[in-house]
Amino acid sequence: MVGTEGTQGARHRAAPVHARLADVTVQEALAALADPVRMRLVRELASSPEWTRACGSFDVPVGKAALSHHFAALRAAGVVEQRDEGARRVNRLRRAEFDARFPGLLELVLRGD
Amino acid sequence: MVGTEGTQGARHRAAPVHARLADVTVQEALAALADPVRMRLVRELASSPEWTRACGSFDVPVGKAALSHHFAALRAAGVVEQRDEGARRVNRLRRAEFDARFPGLLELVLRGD
DNA sequence: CTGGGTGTTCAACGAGGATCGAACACCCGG
DNA sequence: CCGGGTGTTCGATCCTCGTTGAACACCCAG
Repeated sequence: MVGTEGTQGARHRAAPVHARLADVTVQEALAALADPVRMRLVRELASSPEWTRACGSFDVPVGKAALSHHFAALRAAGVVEQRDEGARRVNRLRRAEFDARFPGLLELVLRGD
Repeated sequence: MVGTEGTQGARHRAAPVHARLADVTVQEALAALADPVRMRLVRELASSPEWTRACGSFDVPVGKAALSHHFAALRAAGVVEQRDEGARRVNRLRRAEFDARFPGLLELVLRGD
């Protein structure tokens, strides 16, 4: 566990709460991914190393507020994991876990078309 | 091609138009399936032999009008195929074709949870 | 401590879509 | 020809959800 800690030692902010994959239904998963903005987020996130992309660093045509909502949705569906790193909140795709729960779904989304 | 024709020789009704699977996007597919009613339709349909279930024969808590809309949505997404058989419109799941286009997705929905 | 950057929350708005009832079209059995 | 059964379409309603702007909270660099 040495080397990846960085700046996240003490967290005084509201810690993001994540979903237990087992509690996520297929419907919720599909509904979460069946949105153009969220799909772009997922794809863009997949093409970057983990924990490198802050929420605001995505190329989507919506304001901060909407963006926050979308990330909350993805979090609730168990698609992404978030961690506070200083002032910004960085993301990672829960690839393995999500794929174990919904085999092929993420791959399907990432394949694009 | 002999033996499965049945009653559908001449069709004077409005023939149901089906989607070309290649033109269906992942988003449309997910959006079509991310609905409780439509999901029940698909599951129930999967547990019956092809061409045996008419639209009205499904156990869903909506009226005829809504039902018609839902079937149109599933049709547009390439999930189901419909054929007029006398007065009623019977359905079949496009399992192989849909699975070829979106591998694992249908299986995921049918698995339930 | 102050200021800029980042994200969340809130209230409000608007668009999309799910739903219903009713009207219509069609097919079949009397 | 008529009537019941089956589906589609239309108009209207309702509600969910995506979106915004503003206010707030937090962190870091000066």
